[in-house]
Amino acid sequence: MSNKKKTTLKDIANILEISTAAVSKALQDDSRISSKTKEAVKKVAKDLNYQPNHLASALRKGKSNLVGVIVPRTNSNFFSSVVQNMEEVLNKAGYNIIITQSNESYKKECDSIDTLLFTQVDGIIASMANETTDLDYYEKIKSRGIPLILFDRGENDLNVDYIGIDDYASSHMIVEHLVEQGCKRIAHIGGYQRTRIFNNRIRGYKDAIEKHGLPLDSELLLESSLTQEDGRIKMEQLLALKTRPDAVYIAGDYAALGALQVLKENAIDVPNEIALVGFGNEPFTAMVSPPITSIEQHSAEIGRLAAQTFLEHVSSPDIKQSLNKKILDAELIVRDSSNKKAFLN
Amino acid sequence: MSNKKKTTLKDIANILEISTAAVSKALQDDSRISSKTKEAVKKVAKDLNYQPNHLASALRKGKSNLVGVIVPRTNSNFFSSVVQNMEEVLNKAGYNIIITQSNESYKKECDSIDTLLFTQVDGIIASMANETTDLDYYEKIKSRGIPLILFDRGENDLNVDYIGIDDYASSHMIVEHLVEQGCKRIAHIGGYQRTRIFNNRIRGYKDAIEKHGLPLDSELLLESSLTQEDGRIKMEQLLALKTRPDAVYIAGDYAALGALQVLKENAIDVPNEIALVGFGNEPFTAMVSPPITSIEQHSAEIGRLAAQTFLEHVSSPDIKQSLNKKILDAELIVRDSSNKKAFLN
DNA sequence: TATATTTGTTTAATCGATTAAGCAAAGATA
DNA sequence: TATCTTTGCTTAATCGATTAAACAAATATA
Repeated sequence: MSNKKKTTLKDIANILEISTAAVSKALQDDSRISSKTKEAVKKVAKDLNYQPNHLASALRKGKSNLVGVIVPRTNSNFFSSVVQNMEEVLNKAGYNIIITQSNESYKKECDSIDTLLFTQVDGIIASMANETTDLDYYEKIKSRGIPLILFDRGENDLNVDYIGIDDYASSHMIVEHLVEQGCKRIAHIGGYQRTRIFNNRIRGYKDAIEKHGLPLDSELLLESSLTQEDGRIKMEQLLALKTRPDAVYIAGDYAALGALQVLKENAIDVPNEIALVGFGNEPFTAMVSPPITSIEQHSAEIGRLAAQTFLEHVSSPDIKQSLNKKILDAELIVRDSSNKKAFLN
Repeated sequence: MSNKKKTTLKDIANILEISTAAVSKALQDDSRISSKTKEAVKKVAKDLNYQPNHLASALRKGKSNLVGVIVPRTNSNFFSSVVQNMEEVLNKAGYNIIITQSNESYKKECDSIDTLLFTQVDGIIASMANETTDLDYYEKIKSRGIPLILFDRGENDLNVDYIGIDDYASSHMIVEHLVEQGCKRIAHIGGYQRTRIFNNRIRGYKDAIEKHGLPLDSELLLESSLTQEDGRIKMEQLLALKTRPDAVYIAGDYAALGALQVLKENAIDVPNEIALVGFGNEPFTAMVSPPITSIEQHSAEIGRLAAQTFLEHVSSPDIKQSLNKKILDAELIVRDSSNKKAFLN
């Protein structure tokens, strides 16, 4: 039953006995086409349910109106929210997006880049996988001359636009908050040092600790993949120390969750015995007990800004790929896992 | 610095002073091209970093090798896992996927369908938005003659391939489990009746309740959007009843979470006073306290099967869009929220 | 030797939309 | 009336890859 063959400009042209050029222009409301013809064309187009062939027009125009998005994973609220807001802005500007996930794998990320370039996207907005250290594939995007915008997980060396929060300052906020709570031995389970954002958090942690004259003990600073499981492992390590910390700041919410589970299993009073702070403000931080203090990264804003940055690039193609950083302020959401005062009242 | 203009077949042809046709065939290992020419072509292609223009080849071949995927949202573990496994299977078969999210909105879903058709995808794999009742847009996909496969949220009337779990039987498993726990007044916060899967869960609930000779009280059966917030609201309604239920089965984990929060706020003993069961086995069900009993839907398997079903369609185009249902068995994951026995020991 | 087959390649059409250039007819200007 | 503009459309080239058809040269077959 299905009308297999799609309607093309030619079909419309044949019916009206005019050229395909006229039809094309009529549909684009070209000023050189009479309104009579335009109406006729539009009517027939509607009747035949004409849908332009995107491949043909993209090929001809050298522009696909597609933007590729690479995220480490979609099942995190942060990335999902970034993407959603990005999409909203881009849709309004006539762009559609293609989402791909790297699953934190370097290989998968390279494949994603290939797929997107292959699909002839007009630009790529990406957040890098944890594993990624080799930037060749990103250089490939740059060398193709299409806009590349990074967010959250970026990389200075690439020298491209970047949107993210101030990780260094966020660490300061967290340490300051914990100090206010009376904590004196603050541990940090950080991400990979090689990743820019995690490195900034580590630097922020160290500087803030020193600033407050607290001990900067190397056994209190651990490097982690920040998965839930690794959060468990690293927390167990901290509990095994001769002198346990009285606060733990963890650079990711999932790892913080694993850590919290270990604390509960060990019947440790959170926050009074050990206070806990995560990072990312994933919804579950508010759901577990005790709810976990965390950092809100303004995902919606990051998504919108990334999209706008892309649009700026395409609207003025002369702008070179330049290091144009947009750094947002983060927000500390204090919850019971670090709020000793709430328990004193 | 960037080498703006991409290498085309023509560039290679010019260098080797052969026709583009020869180049094209050489790259495809056509048997009629001498191995000498093939080698030369491949060498030059590599040197010039040739990347075929997908738009051109898709236009010519009438096949984009792209599969569109529509999910209500990506930030649920279920959908994210489905998509990931789907992608794996499709990638191996030379297909790439384009993910779009409907955010449970009918309008957004229609836009997604338009985007995907516009991008000339070779097929669409979708799970319908909660809001969707009008099937016109899905009929549009069918009428275009491209394969459509639904999973999880499907619709009988569309008469297309469907992959999902046995919702009716799942409800039976849940009710049976609660009866075993000694529950006698089991409530159900279900999804929208109009949605096939939720309707099946409701039917399963009713039938199982009757089978065990329990009261099928209308005030114990509520219809919900199954958001976390609505879970709270509906649980409050149940608590306000003259005779409270001693078990609540909720057709979605997010709503179950909201309900659990209300129960905890009201200092109700879960599971002894009221037992709780969710649906979907989202990771947080294991994380909260008490952990929530839930149904595992085998997302990985669903993803793989959906992909395979698509591949079957394209490999034998004569197969009409037919009602080919693949129903998987679900699995009940019993956790503390409904496990009274664990507390007796 | 004459004919058939295989091999290796080129020519040219094609996918569908876009657009520069061309051109005829109508209208405006002098 | 003669010339210039504007209007409204057509022609034809183009984007880049693919492929049917054609063809020459080499090889096989009779």
